[in-house]
Parts: sequence; C-alpha cells; structure tokens
Amino acid sequence: MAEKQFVKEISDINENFPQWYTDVVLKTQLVDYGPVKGTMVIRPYGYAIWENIQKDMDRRFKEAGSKNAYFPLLIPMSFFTKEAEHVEGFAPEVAVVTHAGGAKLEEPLAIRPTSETVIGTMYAKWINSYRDLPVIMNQWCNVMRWEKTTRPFLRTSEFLWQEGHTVHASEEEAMEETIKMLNVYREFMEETLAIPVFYGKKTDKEKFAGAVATFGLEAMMLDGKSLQIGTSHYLGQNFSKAFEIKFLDKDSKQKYGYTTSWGTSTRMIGGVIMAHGDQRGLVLPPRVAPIQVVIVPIAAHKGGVNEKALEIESILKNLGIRVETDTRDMSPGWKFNEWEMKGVPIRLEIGPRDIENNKCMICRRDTLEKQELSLDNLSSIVELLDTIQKDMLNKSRINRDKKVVEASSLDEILEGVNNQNFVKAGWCGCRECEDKVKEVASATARVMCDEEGVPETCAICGKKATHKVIFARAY
RNA sequence: CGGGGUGUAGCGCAGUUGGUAGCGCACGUGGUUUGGGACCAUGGGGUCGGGAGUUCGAGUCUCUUCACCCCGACCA
Repeated sequence: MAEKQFVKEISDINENFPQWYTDVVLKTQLVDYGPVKGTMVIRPYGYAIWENIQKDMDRRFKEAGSKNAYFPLLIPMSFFTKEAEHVEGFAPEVAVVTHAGGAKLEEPLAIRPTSETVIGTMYAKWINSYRDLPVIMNQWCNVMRWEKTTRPFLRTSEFLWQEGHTVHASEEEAMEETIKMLNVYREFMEETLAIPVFYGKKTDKEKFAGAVATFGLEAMMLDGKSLQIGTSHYLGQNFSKAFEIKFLDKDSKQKYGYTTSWGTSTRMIGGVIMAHGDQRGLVLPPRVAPIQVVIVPIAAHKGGVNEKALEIESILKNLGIRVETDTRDMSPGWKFNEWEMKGVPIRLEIGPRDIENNKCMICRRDTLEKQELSLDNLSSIVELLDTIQKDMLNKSRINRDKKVVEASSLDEILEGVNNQNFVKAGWCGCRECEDKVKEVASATARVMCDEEGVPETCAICGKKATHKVIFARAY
C-alpha cells in the first residue's frame, strides 16, 4: 500500500525534502493536482485546515478594526497601467480574458493577481472627506498568477488568500497600520500555526511592486530554507495618486490618502507542513487540525467497544473538541499509521481491556508518547491539546534558533546557507552586494533586523554597513 | 525559455534478439482476524500517451507529436 511505502521511503527528510513534501501533501489527501498545470484541487481534509486558519485569522482582523468585503475577479487591463512599477511587476504573470459572450472583448480583462487596482478605483469613489477615513477592508478570495514553476500550496497558479487594503489620512497612521497588521500576522503564526517567524522590512529588490516599503514574515522550514509566509506593505501615496484616492482634510485642502495592503495565502498550509512534519508525515497544531482527537476502537468485533468509543466521542464533542471515531474494518496498526500520517494531534485507543479497567490509551502525535488516561478524566484532553500547541511552538523555536548564524564575509554566508542555516550579516544597502549573494550562495535577503544592532561592515564588500539582514535560500 | 528524464491497470513498476499484456499494492466477494500497516480463497479491471511508418506480426524498431516530472532561469 502506498502509505506503507511512504514511511519506508522517507528515512531522512533533509536528504529528500522536496520529494517528502510532495508525497505528504498528496498521500495525506490534502490536495490533488488540478487539470490545468500549476493549479491544485484542495481536498476536504486540506480545506478544513484552511477553514480553521480563516476563522482564527478573521477574528483577529475584526479585532483590529477590519471589515470584510468582496471585489470582482476581473479587472480591466487599463487599471494596471496606472501605477508604473505595479504593472511592470505583475504583467509577466497576469492571465488575461480576451473573449467573452462569443466575441472578442474591446478591452482585455485581467484575472486578478492582487486587487490594489480595483479596490483603489472603488475607494476613490467612496472617499470624500477625512471623516471617511480610515478605511480598513479585507477580502477572502482567489487570485491567479501564472508562475513558471509551481508546487502545491507554496506556489500555484491559482491560490486562496486574504488581502487587506486600507486608506489613511497621514503617513504616520498608514505606517502604523502596516506594522500593526504585521504584528497581527506574527501573533497568528506563533499562537495558531505554532511557527516562529522572523519579521521586518524587506530590501528594495524584494519589495512588492508599487510599494514604498514591504514588511515580511519569514519562517524556517525543516530543510533550513525560508518561506515568506505573510507580507504587509506600506504603499505611501503611489496608489492613491494613480487612482485618485483623495479626501478633503480638516484644513479644507484636497489631499491624497496613504494606503497599505497586507496578505497571507494558502501558502501557510505548506508552511505548517514543512515546519512541523516528520518521517511519519504531517504534524498539525491542534488549533488548525481538522480532527484534533481520533478514537481508534481495538477488537471492535468483541462487542461494546464501538459503543464505548462513540460514548467517548460525544463526551469530547461536548467539550468542544473536533473528534472522529474510526470504525472502519481495518487493523488498528493500519489506522494508527494513517492518522499519524494525517497529523492528528491525539490518538485515543479504546479496547476491551481498557473498558474493564475504565481507562484508555492516549498517544501524542508531536512526541509519539503514549500514556494511560482514566475515562473519568477525559476533560483533561482539552488542556493536553493546549499543551501540544505550546510545545510545538517551543520545539520549532528551539530547532530554528540552532540554525541561525552570524556571518562577516561572503564565504561565511555561503557556508551558513550550505549548512541549511539562516545567516545574519551586515549589509551596505547596495543592490550589487545583494545580487552577489544570490549569485554565489543562491540565497536572498529575507528581512532586515537592524534593531539587533547593525554590524560595522558589509559582509560582502567590506564597506560600512547600513543594515543587518537575514540571508537564506527561499521557497 | 535552456539542460536532463519519464509515459504500460487507480498507484508503483517489469516486459529479454519483434511472436497471446505481466507483477506488487489498491479494489469486489466469502471466511478467519484485530493492543503498531493481518491472512487464506476467489474475482473484476488495459485505446501499452496520440498519429504515421517498417514488418506476416510492434509495448519493443523508425519518424513525428503531446503530456508530465527534475535541475536551472523567472517569480509571492
């Protein structure tokens, strides 16, 4: 059977990481490849993770003052040309509708790669006075970017995401919003996905097309590569000037607004897989796991076992736990392996001997530790899920911190990334040095961390450093 | 777009000098099992990626075409 092969093949994740990833997303039935190259079908088990992410994140957005809305999928091509840098950045990857209703369209329509342009157009109509500001909206939708190489969740032609778009009366307020949302993301990644992140300003080379400044959150995957798991952009007046987002201020003067945008995508699911997985497959943090506890009845044919299992299921359900009982006619060992591969945080075994002794067996997916639990004490599973959630973040943080090094020369940067590390180094701020690192070490500048203290000299050219940057290979 | 590779059952693969299309897993049925991927019996399932050619005969040889994968390049 395919699943058995999976466990055997994957003896060392690091040696065969891309293959491990592909196997795990396909064999755990999170996704399937779509009929159009570069697209993915998110299967129910994978989509349930996305729903949990959405629910948690949406609550945080609303607490931060954001409202949800929805804007159209199709955007007139002319909208993109209004912001020069934006069109230049996105043109190569935009899919375009040229025909509709059986005829060629007068103006081609872009399938949105991101919605700054439509939303900006609408904001221009809606905003007149400083009393209309700030505007803080978010939409959950799909976008399309025609990428050359794709991988499920990490980079697909079509993906699901959330994009927030805001307008503010002042530069300070807009920048504050940019940083505020960056922090909302950071808290979500750590508290809900159990993924520790580095976060900070991106270099000009890596910033969003059309932004004044881009801030990113970078997570370390099991193979030491970095995944940009969320971004928050300060757009200044670039888009408000291009789309005429103006308001009459208190001083009776027409002014352009200051805009921001921020987004995260289904890529987060890929991040969860690659940050927590192991040789047996997925390890899902309890807060996003579609099934938090799976009950496996042992020797169910002996009577009374399935009944007891279902009784436990209803007790756990009443405690607010997402629980499922696996009554399929298969050997227990087979089920154990299947649910481990699927990353269910807790497995509960119940058999005739347990029922006699009024207990059950509990196995944690993150540590694979087994322990007995009295059936009178089932409510402690709520705390155990919480413990697992916290332990996973701590474990990730410890493993990550072991793989962060400092470098003061190009050779050391190369050595660092070759050892699957994140490398912190001084940087003079010039594009040439950034390109040199890419050329020599295939690593890119991820985010700046100047607050840690900027080194004296640039590790690449030896001139005076202006920033401290994390270099890493990236997905 | 450059370099390399693969197309044979749902999945993974074998198929020798050209001679009736095979194996493992999965799937159906009956039974025995069940505390770490059980077993026995039996059954169903194929335009060999497509097209053309050579031949008495092509999964196998030739030409052509398509699709997918990996490494680059590009890129949230």
